Amino acid sequence: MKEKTIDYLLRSAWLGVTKMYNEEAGKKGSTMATGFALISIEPEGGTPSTSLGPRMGIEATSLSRTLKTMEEKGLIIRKPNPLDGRGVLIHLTPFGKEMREYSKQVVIRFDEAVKETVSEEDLDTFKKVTNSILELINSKKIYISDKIS
Amino acid sequence: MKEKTIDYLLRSAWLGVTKMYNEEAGKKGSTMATGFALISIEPEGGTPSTSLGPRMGIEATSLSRTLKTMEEKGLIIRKPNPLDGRGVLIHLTPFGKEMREYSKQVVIRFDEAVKETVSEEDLDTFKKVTNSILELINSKKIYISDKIS
DNA sequence: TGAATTTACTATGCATGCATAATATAATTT
DNA sequence: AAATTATATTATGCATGCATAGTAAATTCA
Repeated sequence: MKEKTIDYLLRSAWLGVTKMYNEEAGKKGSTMATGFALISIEPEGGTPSTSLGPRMGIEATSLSRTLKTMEEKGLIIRKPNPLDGRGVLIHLTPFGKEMREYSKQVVIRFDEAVKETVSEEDLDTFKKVTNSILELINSKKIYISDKIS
Repeated sequence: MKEKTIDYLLRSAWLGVTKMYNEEAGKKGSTMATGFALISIEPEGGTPSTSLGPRMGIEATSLSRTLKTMEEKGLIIRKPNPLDGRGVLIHLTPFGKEMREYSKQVVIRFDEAVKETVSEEDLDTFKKVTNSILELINSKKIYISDKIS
């Protein structure tokens, strides 16, 4: 059996987490992306949309669609930002706050479950490697197709 | 600064790889998923569709759509499987074979780039941890919401 | 053997990422 | 101040995963 490539491992693990998170969120009529957003929104006071994208690691355009869905589902309310006519402030509704707690627990439980399975040392190494991969990609030092005929 | 959760690290790394792969594939008018499929298809002889899904780690239904696109782009031809009236055999066209080589190189270059960045030992640990995560998820031992009120 | 079940797809709809384009407002430059 | 540029957001379309439903063929069972 051929050795699995790094991309394959990352992808499998992430697809697995995705499936699991969506299942858990689905039990409460929510979704994974909504859960991530909920967690990133401050429970009290309006959270500027601008800070959310970077915090979640997604593009503003991806976030925008998620927020729209969330507002339609009654989880948040988008209010104009009085300090910047272009921006919006995200406020959690009571329902949003409730779902935020649930989403947080799902993430925490998963994190704990992994920590019970792997040693702290191995986990640190795992974090180090994923960060290296990210840096590698962001550094744009991989000019892959330039090296290919 | 709060520590990043495991899911966040996995997600960021995978999203990064996705972006990079799609860029590389895009240079040749292809896409990441198409590249993965090309790599999994045997270059000579028909590959039964049944073996592709598991090899790629995706559901048959996801694969089906990708294969349809690939056929439309002239990368493959789907022929009925003479041994099983339900199944299909995937054949690469000459163009498909050419693109398969390119896709393989992209994956190999990335793999090599990571290996140049992290030690063999750390990489082994990384693989061990991702595999543990996969097992954890598949074992269904995380009854997350059962533990939440 | 005929009926019931399983398997291999395909079609479709939703979720969620990105990219591009459009719009409105802010900030900067001249 | 007017013109230019940058930023914040939305709308849309594509890519790619899953789930569900439907169809045809194979397999199993009674």
